[in-house]
Amino acid sequence: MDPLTEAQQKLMPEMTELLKKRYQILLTIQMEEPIGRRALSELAGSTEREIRKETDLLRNQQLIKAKSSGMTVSDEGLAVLDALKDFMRDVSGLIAMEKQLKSLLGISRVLILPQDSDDIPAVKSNIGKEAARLLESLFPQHKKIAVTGGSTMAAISKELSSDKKDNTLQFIAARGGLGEDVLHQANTIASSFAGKTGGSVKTLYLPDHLSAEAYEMMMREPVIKEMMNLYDQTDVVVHGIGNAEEIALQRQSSTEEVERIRSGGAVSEAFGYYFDKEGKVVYRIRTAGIQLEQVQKAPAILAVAGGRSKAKAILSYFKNAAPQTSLITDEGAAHKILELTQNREEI
Amino acid sequence: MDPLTEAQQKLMPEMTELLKKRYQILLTIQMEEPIGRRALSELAGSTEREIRKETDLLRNQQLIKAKSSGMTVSDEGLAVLDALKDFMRDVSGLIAMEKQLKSLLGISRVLILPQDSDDIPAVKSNIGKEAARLLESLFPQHKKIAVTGGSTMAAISKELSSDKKDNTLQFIAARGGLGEDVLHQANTIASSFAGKTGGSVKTLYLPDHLSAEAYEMMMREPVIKEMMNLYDQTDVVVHGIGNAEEIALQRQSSTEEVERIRSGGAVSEAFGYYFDKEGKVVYRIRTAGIQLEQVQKAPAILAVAGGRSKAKAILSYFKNAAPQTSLITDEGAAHKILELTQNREEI
DNA sequence: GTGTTGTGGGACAAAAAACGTCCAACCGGA
DNA sequence: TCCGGTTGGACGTTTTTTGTCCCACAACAC
Repeated sequence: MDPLTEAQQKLMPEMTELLKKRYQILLTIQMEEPIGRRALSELAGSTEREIRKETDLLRNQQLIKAKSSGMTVSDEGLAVLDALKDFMRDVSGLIAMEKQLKSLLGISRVLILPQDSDDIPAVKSNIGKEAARLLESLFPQHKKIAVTGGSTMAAISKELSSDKKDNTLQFIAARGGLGEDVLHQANTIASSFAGKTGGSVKTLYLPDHLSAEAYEMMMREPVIKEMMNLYDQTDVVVHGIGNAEEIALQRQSSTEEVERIRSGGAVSEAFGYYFDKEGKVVYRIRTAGIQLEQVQKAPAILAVAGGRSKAKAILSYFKNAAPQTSLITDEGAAHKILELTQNREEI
Repeated sequence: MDPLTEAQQKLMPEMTELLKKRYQILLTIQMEEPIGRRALSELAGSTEREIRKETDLLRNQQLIKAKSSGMTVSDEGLAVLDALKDFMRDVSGLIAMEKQLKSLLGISRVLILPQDSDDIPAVKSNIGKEAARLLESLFPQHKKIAVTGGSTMAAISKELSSDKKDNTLQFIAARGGLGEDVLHQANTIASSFAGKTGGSVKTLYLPDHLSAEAYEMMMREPVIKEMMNLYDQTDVVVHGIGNAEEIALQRQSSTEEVERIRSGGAVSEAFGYYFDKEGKVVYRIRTAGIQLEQVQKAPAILAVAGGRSKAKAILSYFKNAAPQTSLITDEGAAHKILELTQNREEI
């Protein structure tokens, strides 16, 4: 860290917290504008008075405007947000944590965003935004992108810029899967990605849970075969990471399945695979979808998951993840991951 | 100013004041250590409680140590002071003021130090220190240095480093002058300079106020002639700037002289010359000493004066000062100077 | 030796600031 | 037109800060 900044912090230890708080508030306003005090205090997890005090200050500094419909970030506020973006990551120790996580998880790129999406839902949007930026930076070289479902993936699609269209992009739903909420299933997300970027989309409508016979039969269908072929040529895989149990419940898995997941000690889930705490596959959903091997040979992989509640799952998944995987997460998750591994080392 | 710093200030407007306050306290402790709360509150012009609150914080930050003899700056504190030195000048707007003063006074170098030596006596030491650093940087090229008297000059001599000796340096008392306090007269100061730096010294013991006849006679003395010769070869002149009236009173000038100084509208005094507000010489002490012309043809000139009470005098002196003059002053004086000239422009 | 002076730290009532919590007035969209 | 959201004002209560003592102690001059 900059020695000047370090000296500043020595002289003003309260600076860091204060800066983080105000930056977070300003950021949340930007993400949710126009927004009022009460809604804001919900999102930021502070009391209304606290929010009021800070927003009064921000307004005096002309960083936000207060209309009757809510508060809005001014141009100056946007400039401040942008100017402080990297600095805030540094001052919060995020850059240091990124380094630690990189070596711990054995991957080349980790991006940690401020705060904890468990506490502040808006952080998810922020994660989504940065994941979107990262993904967009891959577009020039990588055209075939496989995407999975989940609310995290939905957040990314929301933040994809629709400025420059590229009709050579091809988005592939990584799984069939009608089990979950239609808004968050892979097909919907893939369509949304395509819509935002001007690319094309390949969807796959198939139930998640098939019987062995039905599965075998389906795999012989030309449509499905074509998809499996596409998975082989995938340039980028973008996926979330879930907590095994939560996902299983969401999917209304059969009791038999839940039992296998539980007894296998499954911790995390990603693109239909369940992993135990050592990163071994203990179960996979029997459906048409991208295979683990196909994921691992993809040139680029973006794993996106935030919130301290996902720390164990992330840790589990990365036990055996491909080294070319990039992790985009948040402070809460990162902190918890390091906490967990430190304790393990001490014992 | 750094755009990052600007953004920080936007988000934390209280930062600047707080930083300045704590930095100042830390600086004062360093200058006066070991020092107690009560003495410190006197120097810093704050209440004891205020000082206590801040020193408690500084102690928690391990920037100072509290012994029973008083508070002391720790090594870490020294590092912080050093790291923040330039930053504080920038954040306090001193760098901007330096630029303004440079163009206003028509000189190439202005150095402004924090705070006001009228309020905080310790600031004088700080001015002295920086003037000493500046002077030392001239030593390699400039060997013949003429110095005047005064408390400001005494402050410089205190801060001269005695690390590397240079016996080719030659210090010349710029004036005879037994009129003032022996500790602050040019001869003493010159000796002190020489002692600190390892150089030699040329002193000149002569009363300040001579009759016309005695003056003429003295000027024909070989010792005096030699001095006048030396003045011609001076490489650097270091001098203070005083308020005309104060100096006149200190010197116990005759009523006739005081009258001439008053009626001439003298505002400032430097090396025995009195200047009016337009920078014209209205009177000079009849004694052996460096001539104005000799000063002005010197390759380097350091004018050192601080405190808002000296603003008018500084302004007066610089109306006709040589462009190669460097001014070392403090925030209080600089602020007042700009205030005075702004008002004048508005009218 | 011994008294004096300055030190940091503890304590506590008073003053001030921050806080939680209402409410009125207002605007915009259904 | 009404409803749900907004801001800004207000105010009693709580928490923090502030001013001001005192005390035990160490250093220092004598």
